[in-house]
This record gives sequence, structure tokens and C-alpha cells, in this order.
Amino acid sequence: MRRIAPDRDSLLAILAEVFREHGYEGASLSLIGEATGLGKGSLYHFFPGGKEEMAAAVIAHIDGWFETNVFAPLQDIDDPRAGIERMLEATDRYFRSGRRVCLIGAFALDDARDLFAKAIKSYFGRWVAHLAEALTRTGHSPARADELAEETVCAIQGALTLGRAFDDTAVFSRALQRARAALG
Amino acid sequence: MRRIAPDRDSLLAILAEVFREHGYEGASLSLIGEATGLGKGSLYHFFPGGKEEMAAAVIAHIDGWFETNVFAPLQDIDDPRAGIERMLEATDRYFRSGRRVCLIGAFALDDARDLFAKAIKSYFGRWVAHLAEALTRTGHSPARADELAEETVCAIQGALTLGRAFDDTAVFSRALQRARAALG
DNA sequence: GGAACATTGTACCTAACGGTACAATGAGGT
DNA sequence: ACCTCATTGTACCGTTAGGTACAATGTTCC
Repeated sequence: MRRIAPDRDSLLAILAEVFREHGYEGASLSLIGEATGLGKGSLYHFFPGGKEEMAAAVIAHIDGWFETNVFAPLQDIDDPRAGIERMLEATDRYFRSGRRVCLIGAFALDDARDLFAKAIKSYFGRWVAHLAEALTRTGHSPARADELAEETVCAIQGALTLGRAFDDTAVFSRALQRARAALG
Repeated sequence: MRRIAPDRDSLLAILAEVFREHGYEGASLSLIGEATGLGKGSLYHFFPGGKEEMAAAVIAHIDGWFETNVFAPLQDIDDPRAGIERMLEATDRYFRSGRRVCLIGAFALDDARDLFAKAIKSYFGRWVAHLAEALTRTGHSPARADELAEETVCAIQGALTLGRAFDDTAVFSRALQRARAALG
């Protein structure tokens, strides 16, 4: 039928929302069908590998967004401080100031971890590594930069968890503010 | 039959492990039965409310452990510094130096959150509040104490997530070490 | 118009889900 | 010995899970 060209990007965005909201196991095909308005026929047409391929595509999509919006600014050779600031802004934008949860982080905790271990590891690994590199460029020692980078990503992930637990976005805002102070 | 009096504590410990490993949705009754060696008959005898009651019991059990081993030391009026140190040691013990993940944190992220929202909120709320009170007793201003307490619990949760993602317990150890330095 | 192809709804499959019913078992107290 | 009752295994329930098959529908391009 192909009534409207089904925009793959917004399809992946909806899928991501469902996985974020219900976890990997909790995101049933009927939930996904309901959220996307697509029947199983279409779903399996776009993702022959089923749920696992959907989740993998969503992870790749998020990974791509972070690569361009979060990790790339950190690789700015000339102005590492500005790069760090842009990283923090992109992070705030992505997590909608704490209204959103980190899918990759959530997957890291439940049993989706085994399926996507490599991607999860790589995502967090690049975040920490690129931030650490930027921090060495601002004058920190490599060891201190590593420490600070890991601490920052931990703080962000932890704030997302606590913010969700408290149902309070201020937790995330405060964490970002602290990160800004510690890094800047 | 009642062959061996089934120790409720160790039963809850096994249940907790299954929930930790697979999440709420992922922990199927057959997995639980396999892990505990109990059939559905026994399981529903001990927990007539089914899976939801099992998870609730596990949460209550963990909550109790934290209450006595983590939160109580923080309420030591005379020596708040020692209380904080005991809190950190108990935390390290509970999470087995990072080999274990926080069930309550994991539940906060997936769709078990809706079922157990109150308990989750209360657990993290007491942790932050008691730590903040201890910090005011060591001389920090109430505002600074709140900030530091929230930062610390965020750091712990984040480190558990990252540690799991990297499959590396050192992340958690480093986070605890940093917390010790920041608080002590 | 018709061929080729992308897209979809429907029907269906088997396995597993959470949960229930209940009879059988055996230990503890008397 | 006997009654009571906690505990258990087994069989079963309806529902939903993820997944497959396929015919029908358009759309695009020649």
C-alpha cells in the first residue's frame, strides 16, 4: 500500500520510546504495533529479524545520534572547552532534561545486556574515552582526565536512574550543573 | 512433604538474584522455579499473589537490609564520620564490589517501576536523606549536604550501570573511592 | 496497461506465559 | 494412632508471546 513513505527515522524514534518505557522483554510486539500503528506484516517486512533486529536498529540509531551530537564535539581539537559544553548541551537535549531515560543504560541492566553487550560497551566506552581526551586537551593529566570522564558519565547515568525513581527531572538538571562545574 | 524447613531468607536471596539477572518481565516463573528448586505449587503457597508478591517481598527484604546496614549507621549522632564510613563499607559489601547490580535501580528503569514506584522512591529517598543528615552533622550546610548526598547516590548508581556495561568491577570500586574522598 | 515490487492485513503456528485446582504426601502435636 | 495442616507435584486453564505464510493491495516505472 505504501500510502505514506514510512519515515524510518520517526519509526525508530517510536520504537525507542517503547523500549525505553517497557524494557526489552516488556516491549511486546502488540505494544510495538499499537505504538507504531503498524501490523506484524509491516514490522517483519522492515525488520525480518524481529524484535532483536528492532532493538539493534534502535541502538544503532541512538549510537549515531550520540556520535554526531555528543562525541563529535568532544573531538574539537582547537577548543576542547567549547566541545565539552556542547556535549553537555546535547546530553541535556537528548534526555529532555531528565524526562527521558537512557535506553542503553536500561539495557545494560536487564537481560538485553547479553544480546547487545558489544554495542553497549562501545557506546559508554566512546563517551568516556572522548571526554577524557577532551579533558587532557584542557590541561588535565591523562590519569586525572580518565577519572573525571568516568565520574561524569557515572553521574549522568545515576542521575537518570534517581530522577526516574523520584519522578523528578530536577535531579538530572542538578547533576548536569555539577558536571559543568567540575569539567569547566 | 516439608523435607527441609525452607529458609525464607535464602529463598528471597535466590529470588532477588533472578530478578537482578533478568529484570521483572524477564524473570519467568519457570526460571524462578529452576533457580529455587521449587515448583509452582510451593511458589504460590509462599506467595499467593504470584510474581508481583515475590518481587514486593524481595524489595522489602533488600529494603530491610539497607535499613539496618546502610541507613542506620548514618543515624549515628555521636560519630557521623564513622557512620558514613560504615555506610560505604556496607554498600561495597552489598554490591559485592560491583559484581552485583542494584535491583531497585533496575526496577526504577523498566516497567516494574509503575508497580513498585512508592517503594523505589522511598528507598532512594531515605538513602539520600539520611546521608544528608549525617553530612550536616559533620559540619556541612544543609544545602551543601543535600547536594553532596544526592551526588553520592547518583555516583553509586551510575557506577553500577557503567560497571555492568563494561563488565568491569573496577568502575564501582573507583566510584566508592571517590565518594569516600568527597565525603570524608 | 501491465510488470515488478514494496507494503500490508489476516490467519495461523507452537511455545511459553502467569495462574489455578487439587489430590497426595508427610511431619508435628496430642 | 490419629488428626491437622503445611507443603508439594501434576495437570490443566486461558492468554499472549514471538514468529511465519501468504494473498491482496497499491505504487512506480516502463
